[in-house]
Amino acid sequence: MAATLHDVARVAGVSFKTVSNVINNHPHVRDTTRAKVEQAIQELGYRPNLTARSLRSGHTGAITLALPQLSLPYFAELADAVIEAAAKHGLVVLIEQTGASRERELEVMASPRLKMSDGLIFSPLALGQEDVDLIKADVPIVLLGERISGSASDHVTMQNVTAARAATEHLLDMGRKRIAVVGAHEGEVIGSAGLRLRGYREALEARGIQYDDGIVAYVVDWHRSNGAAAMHDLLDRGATFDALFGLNDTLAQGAVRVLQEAGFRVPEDVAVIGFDDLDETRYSLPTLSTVDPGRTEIAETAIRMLMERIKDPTGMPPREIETEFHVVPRESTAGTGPA
Amino acid sequence: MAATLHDVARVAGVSFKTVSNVINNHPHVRDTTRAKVEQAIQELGYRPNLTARSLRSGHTGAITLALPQLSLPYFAELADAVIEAAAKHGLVVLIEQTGASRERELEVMASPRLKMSDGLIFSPLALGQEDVDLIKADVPIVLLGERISGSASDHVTMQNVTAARAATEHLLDMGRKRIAVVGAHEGEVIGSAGLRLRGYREALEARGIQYDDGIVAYVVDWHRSNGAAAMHDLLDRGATFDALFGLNDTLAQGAVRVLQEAGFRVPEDVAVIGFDDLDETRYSLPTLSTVDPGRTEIAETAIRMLMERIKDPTGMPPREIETEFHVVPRESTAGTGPA
DNA sequence: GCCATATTTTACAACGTTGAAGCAGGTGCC
DNA sequence: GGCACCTGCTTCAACGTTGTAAAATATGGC
Repeated sequence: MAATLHDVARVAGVSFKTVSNVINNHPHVRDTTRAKVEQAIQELGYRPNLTARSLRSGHTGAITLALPQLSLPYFAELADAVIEAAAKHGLVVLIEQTGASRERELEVMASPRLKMSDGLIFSPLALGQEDVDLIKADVPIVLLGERISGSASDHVTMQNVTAARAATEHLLDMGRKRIAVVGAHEGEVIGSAGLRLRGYREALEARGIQYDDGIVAYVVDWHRSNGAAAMHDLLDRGATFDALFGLNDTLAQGAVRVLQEAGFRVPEDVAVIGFDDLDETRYSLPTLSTVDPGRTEIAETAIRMLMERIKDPTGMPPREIETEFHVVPRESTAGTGPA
Repeated sequence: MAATLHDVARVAGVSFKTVSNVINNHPHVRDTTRAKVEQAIQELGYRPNLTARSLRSGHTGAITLALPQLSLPYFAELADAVIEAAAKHGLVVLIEQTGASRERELEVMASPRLKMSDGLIFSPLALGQEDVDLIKADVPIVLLGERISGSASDHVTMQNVTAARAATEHLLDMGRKRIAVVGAHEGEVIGSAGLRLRGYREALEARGIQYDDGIVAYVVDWHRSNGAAAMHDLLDRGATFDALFGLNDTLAQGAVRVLQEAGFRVPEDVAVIGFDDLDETRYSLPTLSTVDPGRTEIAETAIRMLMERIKDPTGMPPREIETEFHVVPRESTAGTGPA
């Protein structure tokens, strides 16, 4: 068995509490004693038992990250960012996949194993605004995404409307007039799809361009295949357009593939912009213009808020923070400017 | 504060140990007592404190998965598979990113927080065969990948040589004669790159085709940009070939992009196969033929072995298991058969 | 050299749980 | 009717740690 404080104490010839004091850098430990204890720690290869420490102290040094699925690139990159941000503060990350199932999302908040961590960073995909009152758990929560706002928890979100508007304006600035959209969600107002579509409409409106539902393709999920299907749909119904706004990168990639198969050149015939700045958009053919929603900032802000909340669970009212975004122009919108 | 066994016991009018017995489905609890206790549990919203349970029982119900980085699609999909496999057994997964740094990889095994879990599934990328004796920790380890074998830990690996041979044979079966390779590692014998190159050579040899180092491109990392650079390199030195084996999908994707830019048609001019069966290879243009290395099986086998080892840490000698693979033909090698 | 005070170390009690062991009371067997 | 044995519950100790408070030792002033 692994060595305990008692074992170290016996070897060092002191009480086990003194060993504890050495480990926790208490003042009032004589140098000679400290040396003796450290020697014994070395000798036995002592490592503190974090479970016992957790039980005693009431916190674990871990946080839970709940997201739909790691094989979706957006969430993989989000998880990467969260783990890195957490590591900077000495926290480990425990991952729960919800598969975007409502049941699993509720279960994550209710599960006793959530208490194996000190807090939850939660990116729901099935729960919506109507579930706002169900967002609660035994630990502090920081909510990510746009599906639910005004909950009792802190919330980090991207500037969907403004960023989508900027993406659309980027296409307009390139001289494009008929901008198709893939990825809208039927009737949605408050989720990412609804908000990004709103940004799109605002951009059009500001330039005096009429919104045309005929070049907006609706989907259910935001996977590549949905982007491809939506583009098929647009082409099948004879839609004409000179630009495309994919409401996320994955949709845009699926749509680009179909465009190219159908003989359209990107960006010459159709300029395309996505949303998310996935790593892979840097390597596709053509490279995909996109919007960097500030993923690192999202992760770091979420960790910071969660830590503050863990330290002082009831101190402040719920906060809502929006991160900075950047339009990232690449080949898929290149050289198509009016000048 | 959250309710404890004692609180429930007080409400139910029994001893706290009886509550514990109810929760753990001990026999010898009268139905009426059980009902009373369950009522009290409901009433108080009692949830067991897993930290205390862990301390007492000596196991946590979590496992650690250590991998280079989640933003690399291969590892994201691996993590997805491991989390799903773990969930089937009621285990949570705690993720450590090593960034493929030797120091971090060693640190993961030495860190006291590894003991917040019952075992480690470890996919090293910096440590190599020379470090075989450093593979040890306070918990059982299951090693993934090809970099280290013959350690004291259980090991799950894919059939790199045989699978790479099958991939190469697939290209040969399509009538291709000059098969370029991107992704070789200088001087490597035992890692994924070395093994897959060996499979490639075996396939050539079996058909009496001379190995030509002039159409093998060496790289340092296995990212898309390396695949692109390697293909640039091949083209620059005037290499001629009618097929390409990317030692993983990401490399193949980077190379395909460069090929297409250079005016080559895939698969007409160059047939391409990758390795890994990443989800996204289903959606690229053209869709990428590849080798499915049995990711789900890897994850499930790793979890199973780890659980066996947790239950009986010293029972059996280290085991080494190879998973089944499948060649997945898609558009990038389509219609190029001899018939 | 002694008291007051500051420093260093110790003993004890938690944290919430489970396993071991024990104690009533009832049942079955001869 | 007495003994063994179940059933149903309880008490106690332990898992390895940290906080509190008290005890032991050292330091300083006179």
